[in-house]
Amino acid sequence: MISLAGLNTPQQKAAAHVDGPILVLAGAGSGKTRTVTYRIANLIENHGVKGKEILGVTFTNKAAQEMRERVRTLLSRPKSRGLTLTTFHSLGVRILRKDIEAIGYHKDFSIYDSSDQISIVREALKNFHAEKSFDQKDVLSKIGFLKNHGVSCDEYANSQYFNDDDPYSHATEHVYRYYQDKLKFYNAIDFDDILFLTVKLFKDFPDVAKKYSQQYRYILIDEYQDTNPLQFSLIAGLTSTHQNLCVVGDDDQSIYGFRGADIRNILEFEKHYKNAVVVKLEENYRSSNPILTLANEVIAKNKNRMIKKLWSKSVETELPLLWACGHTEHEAQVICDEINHYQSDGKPLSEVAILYRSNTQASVIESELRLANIPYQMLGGQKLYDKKEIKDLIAYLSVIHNPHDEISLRRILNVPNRGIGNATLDKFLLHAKIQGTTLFEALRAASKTEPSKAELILQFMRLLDELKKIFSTATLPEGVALLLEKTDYYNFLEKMYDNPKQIQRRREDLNRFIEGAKRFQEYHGQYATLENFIERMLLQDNQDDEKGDENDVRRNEVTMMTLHSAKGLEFDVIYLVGVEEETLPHKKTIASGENIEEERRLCYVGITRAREKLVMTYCKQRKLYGKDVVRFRSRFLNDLIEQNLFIEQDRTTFGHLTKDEAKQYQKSFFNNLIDEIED
DNA sequence: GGTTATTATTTTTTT
DNA sequence: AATAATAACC
Repeated sequence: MISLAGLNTPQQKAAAHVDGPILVLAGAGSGKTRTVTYRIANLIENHGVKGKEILGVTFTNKAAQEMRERVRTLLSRPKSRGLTLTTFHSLGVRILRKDIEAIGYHKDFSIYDSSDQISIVREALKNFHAEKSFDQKDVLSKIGFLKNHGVSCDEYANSQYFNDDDPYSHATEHVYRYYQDKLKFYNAIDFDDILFLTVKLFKDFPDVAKKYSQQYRYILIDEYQDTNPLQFSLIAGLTSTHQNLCVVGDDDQSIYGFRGADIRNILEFEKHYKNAVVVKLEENYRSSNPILTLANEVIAKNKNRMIKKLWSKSVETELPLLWACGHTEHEAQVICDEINHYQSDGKPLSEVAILYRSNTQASVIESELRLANIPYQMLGGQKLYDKKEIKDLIAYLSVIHNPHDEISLRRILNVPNRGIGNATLDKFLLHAKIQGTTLFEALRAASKTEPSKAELILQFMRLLDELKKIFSTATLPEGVALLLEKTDYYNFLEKMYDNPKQIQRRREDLNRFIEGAKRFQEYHGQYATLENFIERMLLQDNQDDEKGDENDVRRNEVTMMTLHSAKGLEFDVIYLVGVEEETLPHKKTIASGENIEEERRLCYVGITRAREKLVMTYCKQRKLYGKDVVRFRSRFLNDLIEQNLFIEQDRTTFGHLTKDEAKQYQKSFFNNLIDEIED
């Protein structure tokens, strides 16, 4: 038996709930994950539900992993076995790998990331003849928006989103169709398709939806405030045979508007699922009182929200700090100094996190941490697979797995350089078009169509054949190593870059990739297929990575990540950096004049990650596009400056010290200087 | 036809 | 600062 006695009253109500829909409105730090994991344990231990009948869906793999670990501390391993705790996208891929053939795709589809997407859009825009030129990214994000709202390219022209007077609408219409046709021809799908096609599958074949709905009798959706219309439809399909749906969320933490998240999903839950039970968790167990007060006041300025106020029994401690720093390096140095002190007090770095609005802020801090010898881990950011050499490698793997993947094939055709340039490529693209075949097949037929280039091409084709053979017998890491050898990739690196440091860095990246393949192999054994590996890579699912340390202890490292990836996590000490205008709120948001509230929620999310200590920083000067720009404190804090909810210290003038301390500091500084000169 | 140099342009957030 | 588009050069 699992006892729910350790939970507070509303938590107990939520955890004890078994059948029918339930909405849990869980404020930041209100013990959401605890409640949810107890509910899962309760279903299994006390109500005879089997693990495999439970599906828990989260937004990030980090959250899924966290939940998995927490459930494991409550349940014995055999009992928790079979539980499905995963992200929307992983779930979608899993379903599509099984059933996508019903809607006319092959099972071995490739998944395209944003750079693959851009190349198709670029191509589509080239053959869309208009006087005006269109921004690739704008068009691509429009297509993403449409997909996330469930609008197919056929439906677009007649949808509410199409504006006949807007040239962008016409461009988008053309590109959307071209893009979708190409993807299908390449046997590829993009991230949004993962959900879009799953929903299409469910709509066109209700029996398939029924199958999954019956399999997953109890469904849990985390961060429900961030679901978009597509995810809503997906959930509708999964609950087509029952209403055992538990959604958990907090409207104040809705931060995925750019991905089509629709706050109405949570606000109107009771309308969509009749007789839903609603539970509110408002007691905060996480943050010290001053931090919580600041958070409450920051978010109170938003107009669009369900009014609630988090409260806590925790004691008064020191006020949050706001540091005004000189420039970005200074900001990083000051933080590193402080972390060093913290560490020499014998405290664990695993309880320290540095949060920022955008990944571009990370690199300065990262190099400063490295200089200061402070161990750290960075979540998200420039991912390994985003680097050029890794993309090349993955492109090889992808072509080996799915030869129709033209984007990848084109990427590697002349990498390393083998004398097959753009002009040759264009010729073969034309042949392919005339013959109605794929580029791959057109290349195969090179001796008939382009005898002058045939030898080069066929040599390349033989290489691919050989690699395919290798991967069918060798293990994944062996295969990758052989791939690098056979393509002579290391020599290519030497030739490409003259900076030896850069060559070294790229070599290390490749080694890291091989290491990753090894871990993947060890963790998944016979299931460590090429397909699964590439998929994991793209979906950022690193569960095998983290598996390294057997005990549940977090490594003694500072964690760096964006505010978006920090949602759902908590730390003793939080450094929230760049709390300045045009960073938080972001410049783009200010310019658009919309969604400032979402930026404020982001700020709120950041503040509420902290348990004991919160330090916010901003720079008076920041380097942008190589130039120094003057910056100012964020409006989110300006609004509250009179209320004394935090202490501002100017770190450029020793403002964090008292007058006496400052004098002392200056004295010792000069003494040191004199010593140095005398030496 | 293929490779390299120059210049333009850009940086939100995630799967 | 880094990348993509364009121009100039083998």
